[in-house]
Amino acid sequence: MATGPLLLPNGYDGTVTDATESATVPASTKRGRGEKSSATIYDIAKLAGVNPSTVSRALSKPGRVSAKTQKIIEDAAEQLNYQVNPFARALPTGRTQTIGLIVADITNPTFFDIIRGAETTAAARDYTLVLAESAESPETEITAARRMMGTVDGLILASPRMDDELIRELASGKPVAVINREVDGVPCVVPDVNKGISEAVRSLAANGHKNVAYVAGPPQSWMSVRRWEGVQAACEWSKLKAVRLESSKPTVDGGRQVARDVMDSGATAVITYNDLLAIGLMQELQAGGMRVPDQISIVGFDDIFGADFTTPPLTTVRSPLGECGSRAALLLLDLLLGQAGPEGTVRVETELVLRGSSGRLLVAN
Amino acid sequence: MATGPLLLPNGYDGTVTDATESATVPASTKRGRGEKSSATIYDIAKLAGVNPSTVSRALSKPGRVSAKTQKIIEDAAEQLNYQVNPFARALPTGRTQTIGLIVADITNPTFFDIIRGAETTAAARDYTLVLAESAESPETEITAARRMMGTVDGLILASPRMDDELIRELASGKPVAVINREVDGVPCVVPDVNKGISEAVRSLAANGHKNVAYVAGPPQSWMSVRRWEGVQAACEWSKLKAVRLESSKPTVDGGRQVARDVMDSGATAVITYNDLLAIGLMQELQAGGMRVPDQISIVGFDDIFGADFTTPPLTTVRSPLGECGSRAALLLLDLLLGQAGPEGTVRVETELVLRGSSGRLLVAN
DNA sequence: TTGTAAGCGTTATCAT
DNA sequence: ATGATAACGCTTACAA
Repeated sequence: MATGPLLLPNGYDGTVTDATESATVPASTKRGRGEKSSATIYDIAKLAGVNPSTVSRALSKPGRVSAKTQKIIEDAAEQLNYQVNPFARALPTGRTQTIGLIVADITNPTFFDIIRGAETTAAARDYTLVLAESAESPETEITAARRMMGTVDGLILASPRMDDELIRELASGKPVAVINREVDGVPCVVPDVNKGISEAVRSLAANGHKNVAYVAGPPQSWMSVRRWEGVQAACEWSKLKAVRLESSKPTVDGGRQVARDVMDSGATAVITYNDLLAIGLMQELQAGGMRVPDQISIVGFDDIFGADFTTPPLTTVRSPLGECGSRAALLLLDLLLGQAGPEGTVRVETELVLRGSSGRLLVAN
Repeated sequence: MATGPLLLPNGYDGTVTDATESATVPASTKRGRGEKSSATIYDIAKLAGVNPSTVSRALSKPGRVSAKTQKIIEDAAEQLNYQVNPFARALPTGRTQTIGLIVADITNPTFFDIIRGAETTAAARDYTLVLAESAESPETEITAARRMMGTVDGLILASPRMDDELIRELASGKPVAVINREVDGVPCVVPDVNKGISEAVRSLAANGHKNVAYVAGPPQSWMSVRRWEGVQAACEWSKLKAVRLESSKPTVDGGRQVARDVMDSGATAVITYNDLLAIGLMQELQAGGMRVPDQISIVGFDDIFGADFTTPPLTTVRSPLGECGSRAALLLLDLLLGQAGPEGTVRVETELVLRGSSGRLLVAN
């Protein structure tokens, strides 16, 4: 997907429908008086006839103030439509009630499940999610991580591309959780590929396949290596031959581009690093006249949204991505609340989702 | 200028270029536990032999100090591995270098594109994206919006469910941009449905359809109303009958549930509020033995990821969602930088994407 | 239980 | 050009 169209230069070619001249000034830059800007604890204190510090206590740590004044203060706050200023609060405390999430590629639907899981869980605990992407680039990732570390209470790295050492350094400053990769000394959430892969390979073997190709993901991807190892092991166990093919990028387009290599490999079954590759590959193979799964079986990874819309629907090893995001957020939140959970790696199960893109070979090879 | 490098928390620098590790340790404050705190402008001031305010000037508005002291200060900052404290900076200025985005439903792929567009554009301008969802609930949306208003420089509301008045109220505090809805006095980015819809309806009419059903979205959805109006107008123009059907929710599942009503309506062509509904509807109709498009044509809205994976691939009126997100972010950013763009609505074009789910009726009704 | 006051790190408004 | 100093809104010992 081209990012070009997204980076629009400063030009509005849209139709302006507002007939009235712009009257009201947003008053965005000025602060202080004049503006009906948010009330402070001082305003509340005045209205409630108490000291600002009492207001602070009542609003931040309930219980440290008498029930009576508590109510008075809360009413006053309500009346003034009070909103805490998170920055003023963060200055003394260092806490911001936000957690950061950095994903490798916003373009990739895989990460949307993760984002969703993390956001939902964070919101449920009254935390806000801050999002950034690394565009599959270690440098961009590091930059984003550093910028975020200043503003968030904790950070989730989904499929990080940076060095282990760098991750540990980040983790030494603030709580960090990693998804889709295992880093020593850092809490991680990792789908355990073995179950899903062995199910997939067993299924392929049972359908008479002998030669399996694995289409790899980005070189920096820890998960891609793990999956390849899993495929190798499972193929060995099932007495199948496995070859590894490179892809240019882990996208639908990358899948299309690798179709030729797949054909040349002589494999009758392909397992791809992710569903996007699988979908692109299938499209290209079908466009070239191949019948799936009669002539070639295709198995993806992740079970992203839309994987079951393809023709035939995609067989895939499902990773519970939403759960990963949620678990990582939970890990972080527990860490933040001092309830240090288990330091080790959280493993979530994978499973084969058997659909139409894999099956018995109908044509002799 | 990138603020990234300045935001490095202490000891986070992975690419250490400084050989002298033992360099002066910044005056560590007694805050909390023995956490290694960051250097402040006071530390730099002391090291550079200047006043803290001079340091602030040098680091925030280059050009207000002499070139000589500028260099001295920058060197000292470098040596101390200084990073600005965003909270401290935000307190007097109110600026946070972040923009907020609230979407109606994180689960809905429609918003993925919007999120992507907004994040990409924001990141390109060195802004960070803060994300929240309203879960289609006006109340949740307002809560999230209020919470966010405190922490962000500007807010994007994608398909907001709250009242116009509330939106204007929010907009009176800080820059707000709205996507998929038109609110008087607030900058909006709205796909202009007319072109796409008239193309769609003309196509249906050309294929012999007489009765069209529109499956509506959530009642609060401004866009749903707009689309229905568009469908009505276009049908009238083409001399087709149009009926409106309710859906329980704008999801794949909601689409399945509305299948019966669609059948009962006697329509031979259906236009749904969004692609999700269309996909669910198509699945359910096909499961019930209907052939698409031979017996019934289906047209969706948005052209979300995966819309072309279905069997047959989905005909849909494409909204440039990514562009919407990007434009909204741009609008906000321009507003923030004082380059107030046009106050009115930015309209982006829609177009019919003709695929296999719509076509000529093969069975007499 | 509540009031007092000292920060938190920066920016902004004065002087100088 | 640079130096003091007062905000910014909130938390938190420390008193009362």
